[in-house]
Amino acid sequence: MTRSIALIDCNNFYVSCERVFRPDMAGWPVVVLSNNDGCVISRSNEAKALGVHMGEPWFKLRSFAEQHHVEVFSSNYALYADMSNRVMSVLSGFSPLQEIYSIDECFLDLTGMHDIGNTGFAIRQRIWDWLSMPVCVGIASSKTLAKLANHVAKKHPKSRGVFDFNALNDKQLASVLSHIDVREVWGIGRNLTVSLNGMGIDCVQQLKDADITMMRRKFGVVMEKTVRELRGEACLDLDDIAQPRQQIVSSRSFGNTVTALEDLEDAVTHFVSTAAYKLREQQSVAGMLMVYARTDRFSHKKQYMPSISLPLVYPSANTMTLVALAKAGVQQIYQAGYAYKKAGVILGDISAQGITQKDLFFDHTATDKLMETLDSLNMRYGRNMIRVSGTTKERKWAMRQEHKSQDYTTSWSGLPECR
DNA sequence: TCTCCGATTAGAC
DNA sequence: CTAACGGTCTAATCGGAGA
Repeated sequence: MTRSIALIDCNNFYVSCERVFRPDMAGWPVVVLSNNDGCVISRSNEAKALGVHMGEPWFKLRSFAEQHHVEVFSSNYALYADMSNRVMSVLSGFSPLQEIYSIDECFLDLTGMHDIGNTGFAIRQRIWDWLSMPVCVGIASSKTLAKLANHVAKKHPKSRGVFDFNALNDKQLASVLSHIDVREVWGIGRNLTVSLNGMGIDCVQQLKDADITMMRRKFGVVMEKTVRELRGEACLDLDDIAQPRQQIVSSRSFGNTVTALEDLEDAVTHFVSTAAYKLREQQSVAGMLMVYARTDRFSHKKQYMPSISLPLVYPSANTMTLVALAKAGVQQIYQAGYAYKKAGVILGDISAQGITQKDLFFDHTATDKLMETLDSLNMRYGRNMIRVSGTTKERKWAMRQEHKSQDYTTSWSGLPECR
């Protein structure tokens, strides 16, 4: 039986999240900015039509945006994560096999269900009715094709938001794939597009028809799988069990550069706290901590981007242990006289909590209990209610966020009536 | 010469 | 007035160090 894999993708997700609570902005150009109000990371269709590009720096766009009455929001990740959970939860009602691929999209295995075309429309309708979130649905026999089907659903109004490749005959499918640029294929990025174009491969159908042995030799396993998937041969399984992350990163560009060691220490303390919390959430411990800092990469001044890797004798998820280590690291890499624009920490060598080798003298009970208590207090009374103390009173490094919306769904004070 | 491992590259969103 | 350009994650590959 041909597999029917659906890829459900929210339309302009961050913008749509903001609009759920600002229905007055329907039909208006709206953009959401990255952290630090740096650049555009989500655009409404109206903003796209005005020629606002993905990744465009806000400072370059600002006056144009004001002139054309583009509404702008800073990123509100608490809101987007919460909306994502709701969307995923509703979608899980349509199939027992769901892979949450990213914050705004998931795969559902619909194989064997009857009237799959109508299921696509039902999914779209329910997410709209229950959550006011617009989504598009692509259906096909492999994940890579499902992604392309979704692309078609997004681009062509005639599809009314749902497109099923399995409902086409060979000739129709070939015609559709001949009209899609090869760069739209999942896994074909900027560089591969240039290489493929150089070989005369411009549309998806040409990639599908390419010689597998040659493609494998030239580009490797991933490309081979991509070509096979385009032919309808499912090489990528639906991963319905979320794997623990192998690496956890917490980093930020600063709203303003900092020069003092204590400001860097303060920032790093904050980053370690965030990363260690995520580590405990997935019940892991880290065996390696890397700390880095860097000057402004867009400035013409002399660049400095030190980093240091610090192994942990006993892998840990204890915020205080990790903060102490990270601070020692910052002190080692810090050089006076530079204006630091960004810093971050990376937790690596991650393993499952409770399986690592410890020796006779290692006593973990006291501190781990403390972390549990800290996490449950913060869960109950709000993130950062209890935290490891920083080194400075004032966060000189805090990011810019001049257009942030309320925490509509995650905080009582964010409800419009309570303002 | 081989293997391991950290660094780099490429891609996704 | 000026300066202002994101964050997390994975897999594959490269290249140097040490066995």
